[in-house]
Amino acid sequence: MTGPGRTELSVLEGENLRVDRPTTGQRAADILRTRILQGELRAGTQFAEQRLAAILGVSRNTLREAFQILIGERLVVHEPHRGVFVRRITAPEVSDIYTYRRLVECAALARPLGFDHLAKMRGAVTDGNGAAQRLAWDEVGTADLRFHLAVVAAVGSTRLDQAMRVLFAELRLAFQLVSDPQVLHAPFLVRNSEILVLAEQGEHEQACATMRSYLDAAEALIITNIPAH
Amino acid sequence: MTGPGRTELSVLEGENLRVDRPTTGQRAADILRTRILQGELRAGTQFAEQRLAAILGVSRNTLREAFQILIGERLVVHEPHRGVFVRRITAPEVSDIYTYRRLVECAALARPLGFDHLAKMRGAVTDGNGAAQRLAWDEVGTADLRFHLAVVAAVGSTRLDQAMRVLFAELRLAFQLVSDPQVLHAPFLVRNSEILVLAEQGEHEQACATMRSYLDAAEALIITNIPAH
DNA sequence: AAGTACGGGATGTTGAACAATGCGACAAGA
DNA sequence: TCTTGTCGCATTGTTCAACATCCCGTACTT
Repeated sequence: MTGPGRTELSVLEGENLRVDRPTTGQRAADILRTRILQGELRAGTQFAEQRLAAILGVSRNTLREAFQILIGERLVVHEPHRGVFVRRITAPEVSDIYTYRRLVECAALARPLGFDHLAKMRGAVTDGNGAAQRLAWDEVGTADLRFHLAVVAAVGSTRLDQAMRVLFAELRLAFQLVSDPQVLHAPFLVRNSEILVLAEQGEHEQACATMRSYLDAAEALIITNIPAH
Repeated sequence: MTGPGRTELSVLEGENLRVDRPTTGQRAADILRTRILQGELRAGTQFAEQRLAAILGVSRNTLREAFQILIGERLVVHEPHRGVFVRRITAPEVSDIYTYRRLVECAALARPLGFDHLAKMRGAVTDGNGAAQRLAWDEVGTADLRFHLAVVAAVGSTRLDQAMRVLFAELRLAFQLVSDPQVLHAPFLVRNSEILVLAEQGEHEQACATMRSYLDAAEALIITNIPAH
């Protein structure tokens, strides 16, 4: 056996190509996460271990593994000897999240963005507008988050990306507090589009400022729409 | 029963005054985390479930709960059907971390800092210099991280604070790759001091630039000192 | 040298058991 | 009526043992 046959696999090497076989606990966490983010499980709902384990067809111990994952993502809270509950987001926590976002997303726009990231941003804006025309406001929300993930991705840190994904998942819990998704997402289509244009033109200062105004408005919108506990 | 006796407890209300009773799994995670960060458990070390459970005096299931926590903090990695291992930090991951830090810490310095945060920063600088005089380089490293945590705390997001704490813990894994802690921490005492002065004087641009140079130098220092895989 | 088959040992997952805790109900007292 | 103490049930916390599944080193075959 001669020639390049042996070492040619090196082209695959650096690529994060590992298969990930989700363990049972992870799959259970996936299922619960999906249901939580879709709003089927309202904030404050308790996860009764015995019943839930029976429903999912796993043992209590495995279900607990799933709980640990969701706890790490702050989607549920664990109260010792009381149980696990769907997280109840409060107004100060929404502010906390948006303070985080302001720092990260404004700083991300302050630097030159690569072409492919601008393309992703544009894709998200396009999808958002399309969904708005179909009055599919939840999809508008999804596209909106995709836009902001694309902004953050331009920084180039996978840890930052993951942190933002978790943060946005937590935010979806807050979105559920606002009854009308149109009120929540419609005002920001234009703003994203503006940010994109400014970023493409290299107007970093302006892009930053627009992003800040976006985030301020979104935070205020959510907080004023949170029903009095 | 009259007077203020009934409602006087309201002064305690908003204060996040909940007692947290760590569960057994959490305490196991605390122990393991401490040992990992102190470098007693070298990168790549496997956590054999049966033996470790016996050593800690907990069951395998409880130990697994501890594992989940450490996995979330990226201090260990889980390979299905193979086991849990102390994380092995690679050069690209160090870059990933410092890319994150550059974004966050530079942006944090770009805004006016409150007096109490400046005080914390000054305290960390003072402690760092004191430890350096005693040639206690590990303490210098601890003070250094405290300094940077204080910078980030000025932003005012608990989620950001926690994200940075996790990031710095991960970074300590990278520190262990550098044999001489003096080489690692000594060069940055001056730089932190400079940043502090600039921040106190409101020289945000300069503070930012100095921070960036700090982070670039630290990243390069670590990466060049990583022994060839 | 490469591939296959086998077996030991580790992890993955389960189910049951018991301990520890939370919580509601009810009773006693001011 | 409001508070406090007591009791018992339901749920969670933790352990244990068993079995399924999988990784990996070894020996065997080609």
